[in-house]
Amino acid sequence: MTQSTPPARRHWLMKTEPTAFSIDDLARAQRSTWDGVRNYQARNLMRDAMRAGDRVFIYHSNTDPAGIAGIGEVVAEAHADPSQFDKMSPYFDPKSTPGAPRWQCVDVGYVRHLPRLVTLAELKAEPRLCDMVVVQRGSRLSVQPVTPEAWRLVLAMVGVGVEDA
DNA sequence: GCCAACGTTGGC
DNA sequence: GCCAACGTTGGC
Repeated sequence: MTQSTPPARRHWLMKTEPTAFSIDDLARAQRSTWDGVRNYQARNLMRDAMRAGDRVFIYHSNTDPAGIAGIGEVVAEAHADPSQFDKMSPYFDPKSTPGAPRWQCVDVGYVRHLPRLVTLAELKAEPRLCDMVVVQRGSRLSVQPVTPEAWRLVLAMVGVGVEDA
């Protein structure tokens, strides 16, 4: 009898501008299609590496202070981003067709808020997080992998148990 | 609002 | 395939 272990749950960080879509919005909606990502590296991560059940730090960018606000879960794996076909959408891509969609996205479900925002300044001040993508100078990638160590450490900084995330 | 860093486009 | 110009991101 062959038995396969399920693939380990992976961890990610996804940026969002809270004026457009915040962790509060995600909490209200409970789940959301993560549309509008128009960067090939981020798309490839969503398409090739993100799996249902993976956990995501929801990061508020372009706000003061920026930081990790909460936790989401991948609830649907990559599918064509509907906004690329919507002429009314700011994310409309005239070069994309339903037969050959250029952009993909996942759906993200709400898991929880963190007890408080973990600011970018705090992340930068923690030497053990110096390899996190989000703290790198000029880092713009809006979908990023997070190591298990970094995941645990950030949770520890706000007193959230790994089992509660 | 500024501007450095980055990704994409397009001329050659 | 190079690279200058351009548009965007996102911290500050």
